[in-house]
Amino acid sequence: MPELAEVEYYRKVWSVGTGEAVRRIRLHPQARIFRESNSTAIGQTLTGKTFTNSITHGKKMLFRFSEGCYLGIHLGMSGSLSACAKEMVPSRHEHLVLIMETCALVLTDPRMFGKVLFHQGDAPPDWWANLPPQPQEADFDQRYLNHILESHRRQPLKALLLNQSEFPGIGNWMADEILWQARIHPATTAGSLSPYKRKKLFNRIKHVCVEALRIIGTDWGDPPESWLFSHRWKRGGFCPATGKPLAFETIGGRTTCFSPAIQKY
DNA sequence: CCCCATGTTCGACA
DNA sequence: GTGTCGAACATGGG
Repeated sequence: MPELAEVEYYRKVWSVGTGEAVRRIRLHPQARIFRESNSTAIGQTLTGKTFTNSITHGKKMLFRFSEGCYLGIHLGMSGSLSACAKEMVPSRHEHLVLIMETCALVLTDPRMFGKVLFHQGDAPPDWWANLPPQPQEADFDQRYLNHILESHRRQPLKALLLNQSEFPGIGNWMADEILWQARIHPATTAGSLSPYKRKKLFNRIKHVCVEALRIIGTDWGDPPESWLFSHRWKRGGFCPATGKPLAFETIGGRTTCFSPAIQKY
């Protein structure tokens, strides 16, 4: 499910527990989401610590606790975060639950493609260091984008936009939305864009990221009908710009929705 | 039964 | 090194 805006939304969902201590932890020790961490140690170490704040980077979240404890979460394909009454009883897919003073913070993930990391120490964790510029931030500028395009010049743009090292947080629907708004065919190779199209691509990356964060990232609102977003989910949809049928093809290994009449190479 | 899914990684291959 | 492809992970929905 989650791309950068949904991730930001879920981060805020857990912020109702800010300033509270972890009273106890319930988790499924064998759940696949703990494959790169020690679930038992998480339960033992995090109990009693106070939740101080959180940040996101791309599709990753970092939750900070007292005494140098850091909980990293990636939601994978089907993960989500929620908050509920602290008397809750975890169901089958609620693999990690932090019972706080006034609420319970819950990580649900049916498919378990997500993952949980944990770190305690004076320095921040290695897995939260040397992170690339995020597309919605000011240090991600036209020059930086041009550099990315040049260094992957033979890649189809759809595949490149899904590369988390270069475009952290952009996922399948955002990549399609950006290319549709920029009127660029998703199979266009990165190195073949004219200066005009590079500028247009940059402009649409910023627009889609910033607007998605504003609309979805705050209270899970729906993007405007003028976006591809609401027309792309089922086959047989129509392009909101032309009224013509949308096309679906596998590009960069993922189902890609685009409007052939207006997205040219 | 079939196919599809907002993600990532890995091995095989050209 | 580049890039592509399919499979794998595990579960649910249509």
